[in-house]
Amino acid sequence: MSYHKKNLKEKLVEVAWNICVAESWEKVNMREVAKKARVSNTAFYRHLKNKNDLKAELVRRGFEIINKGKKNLANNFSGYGAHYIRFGLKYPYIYDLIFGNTDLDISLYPDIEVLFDEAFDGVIQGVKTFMPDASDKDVMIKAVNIWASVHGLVGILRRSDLQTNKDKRLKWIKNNLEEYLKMTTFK
Amino acid sequence: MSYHKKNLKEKLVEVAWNICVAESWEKVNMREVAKKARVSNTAFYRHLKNKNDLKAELVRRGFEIINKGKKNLANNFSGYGAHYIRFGLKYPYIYDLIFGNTDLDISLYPDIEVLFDEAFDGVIQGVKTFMPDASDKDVMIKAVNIWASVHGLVGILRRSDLQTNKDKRLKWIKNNLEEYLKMTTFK
DNA sequence: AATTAATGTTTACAAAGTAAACATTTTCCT
DNA sequence: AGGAAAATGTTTACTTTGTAAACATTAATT
Repeated sequence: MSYHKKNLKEKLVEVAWNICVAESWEKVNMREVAKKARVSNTAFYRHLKNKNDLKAELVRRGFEIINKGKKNLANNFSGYGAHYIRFGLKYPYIYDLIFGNTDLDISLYPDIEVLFDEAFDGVIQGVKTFMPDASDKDVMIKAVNIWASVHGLVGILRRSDLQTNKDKRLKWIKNNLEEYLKMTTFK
Repeated sequence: MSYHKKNLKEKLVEVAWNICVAESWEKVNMREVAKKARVSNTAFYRHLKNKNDLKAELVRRGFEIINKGKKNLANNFSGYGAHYIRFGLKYPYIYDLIFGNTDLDISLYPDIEVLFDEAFDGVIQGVKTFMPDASDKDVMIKAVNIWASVHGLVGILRRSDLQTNKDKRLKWIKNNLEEYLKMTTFK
């Protein structure tokens, strides 16, 4: 039992991230996180206020990955959408944390609110590149529609994984994300 | 303390529903539910196996409301969409329960899987009414796209409630759901 | 009426979040 | 360098919550 690890906070968040990715947030508990970080049950509380703050950390990490898709928006907008969808399918439980519930009171974490806005701004920028002359209102409507389509698609595709006899055509969509997006929303 | 209430199960589910609607599932705890039903802490377990079963009951109740929107699909498809969206905005925490997470292991509740399929079938039927000659694949693609758009829109509009300075144009969408839907997805 | 099933209650425990007091290490100031 | 103060870990302990087990009462069945 050596006192004073370096970057214990990082370590704890990392451990929690791994548990959440593999087994969902419900399975993340402080004692287990502490054990895997080889530290006492409550060491955590020297670094974060409470478990909800830990959740916020995972949300921030998730956004880091999501926002990487924003490179090259102008000529690869559907790539951003596909990137977002793949994130949702690869990290479903993180995705749940970010978009799935309202339990995490966002107003407590203003920086996270900013991350949301940044992600959405990516959509707005993308829309403008192929609707350069549209009014702000029309851009907003299209952006909402695209964001909704992409976000909603994640829900459908995820569920199609869970369910047994889901239509095989969903598999086509999943394996041809960009084509599907161009065909439906990105136009 | 009178033994043997009639319909205690109904009562417990009702109480849990009310708590969940008002304060989210996280605030639903067995002792509080029992207290509000004026019954001992564990009476619940004579009627349902565990708390997850209670969650499943709330999901079923939610679907009852959602599926009421399926009347009159042929000539009021956008009404179905608007109904769905209004459900999501009126019962956000129930909506979370249904669509927001994957914690509730659906394969444990086959009847709920059926409810999902029924709701989605409504979309397929609706699409067929205005794309009568489309192939099954195209119908499916359009249906997924519409469902995604509608589902995703709920997420955006809900969040726009939570956040402070959200674009006012979202308010327009919220107050003109059917028009928005016709304009974007239902065409 | 007697047995059995159904349904409530009481008691009790285990898991999990976290507060508080204590211990050790590091930092920083003179 | 020496010692106070801050930072960071640990131990202990309390509370909340889900739920199992044993017991009590009422309802159903024969």
